[in-house]
Amino acid sequence: MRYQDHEIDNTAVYGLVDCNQFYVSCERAFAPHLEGQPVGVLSNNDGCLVALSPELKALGVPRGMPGFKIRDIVGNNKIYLFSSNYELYGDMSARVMRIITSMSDDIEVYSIDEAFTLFNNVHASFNLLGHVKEVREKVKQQTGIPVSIGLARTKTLAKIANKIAKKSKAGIFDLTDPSMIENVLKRVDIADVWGIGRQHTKRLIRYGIYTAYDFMVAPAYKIRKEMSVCGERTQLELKGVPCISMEVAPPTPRSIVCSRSFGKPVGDINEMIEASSTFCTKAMQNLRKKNQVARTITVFISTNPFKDTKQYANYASGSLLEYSAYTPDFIAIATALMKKIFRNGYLYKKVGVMLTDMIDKNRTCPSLFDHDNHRSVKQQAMVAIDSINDRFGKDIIFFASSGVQRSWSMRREMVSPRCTTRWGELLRIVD
DNA sequence: TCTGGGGTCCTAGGACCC
DNA sequence: TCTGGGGTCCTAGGACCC
Repeated sequence: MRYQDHEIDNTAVYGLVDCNQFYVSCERAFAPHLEGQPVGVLSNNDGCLVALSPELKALGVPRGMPGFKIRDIVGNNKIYLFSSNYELYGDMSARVMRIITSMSDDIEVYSIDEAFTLFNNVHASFNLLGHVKEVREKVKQQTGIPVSIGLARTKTLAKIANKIAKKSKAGIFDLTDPSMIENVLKRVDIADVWGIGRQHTKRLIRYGIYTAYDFMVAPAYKIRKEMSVCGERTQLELKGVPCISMEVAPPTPRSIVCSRSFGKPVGDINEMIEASSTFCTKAMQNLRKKNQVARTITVFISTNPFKDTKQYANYASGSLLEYSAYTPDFIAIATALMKKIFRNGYLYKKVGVMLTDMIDKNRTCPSLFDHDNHRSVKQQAMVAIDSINDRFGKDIIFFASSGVQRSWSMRREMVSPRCTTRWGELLRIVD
């Protein structure tokens, strides 16, 4: 076993900093009257509930519930619902991450609302608990976002510590002391362990494994057989052996997806082409931002599976001969692919595109058969369009194939102002 | 009326090669 | 009678995460 070759560093401590009900907290940061009130944030298209305040939870509303069913549950109780406002949440996230970065040795931004941190050389003389308390206070003071922090010797244990922190008044829980682990894990459901999803939970319960502790002491070969190396790693992590290291630099992405559900059912091929063209444009902007080029695009479409109507779903892929980051190259393929998989007589709910076969833009080498004489002009055109859109707002310049009306666009009927990123939507103190 | 979106990794199995 | 063995690459499907 390789892990035994390494000396475990007993002075390294992992932290998991997680924003409490992040989207709700972002809404509250600019609307203090929402404090103490039942608040919820809906997913794209005002689809289902993705973030809810404890007050809303207390009314019996579960996470993931479709927006239109919430009324049935809450009755006449006054609640505040918001469409998701990713521009606001993304910017708030960046502010939180900057503060955490400035106060730890290493940080891995794990998602929009959580980050792993690494504290090296933690000796008895250093008051780590006091330090993370400061982190927590500084984030709250400078952004208005409350965070919980879990500390432990591995990332998986830090996740567990964080869950406990979230329920505590202090918002911090320290699980670095090995003698505490056994007792703590006995009180953690197996389903709540990072890396154990719904499917594995069902199987493990059949084997009589109900808690994180049961899992930790189960025979390793059995875990390996049932769950492959991933399960084995999780087990070791629970035992305090770090197997999952920090990813400090974000890895270059292997694929980029852009897809949306429509605000209304769509049966017309021209609207479908508009949508694939729109999502293709977004995906390509993202690709260029990451300094990547791609060769392959996949288009996928589907009807509404929740409806009792004729169902159809399909996808198709196509590739360029050369790597490219030039949007029109891909819109042309996407349009051809859409024509190929589109079937008349269905009402579609969703379209998406996925870019794959990606590499760093500096690593391309021209092919013998590359007859594209306009390569540099195309590149300059993209740079120009991107900078204009960055400066004056997304979509100032767009491709005609993406349509103008876009009557299929997603619903966002309860969206708050993007007060940290748009001059026109600054917070108003007095109306 | 109305049910999200964006990713990663692992494994098994088939095709193909020598 | 008797039909190898091992490597690589690709894809699809299934699991997980937020």
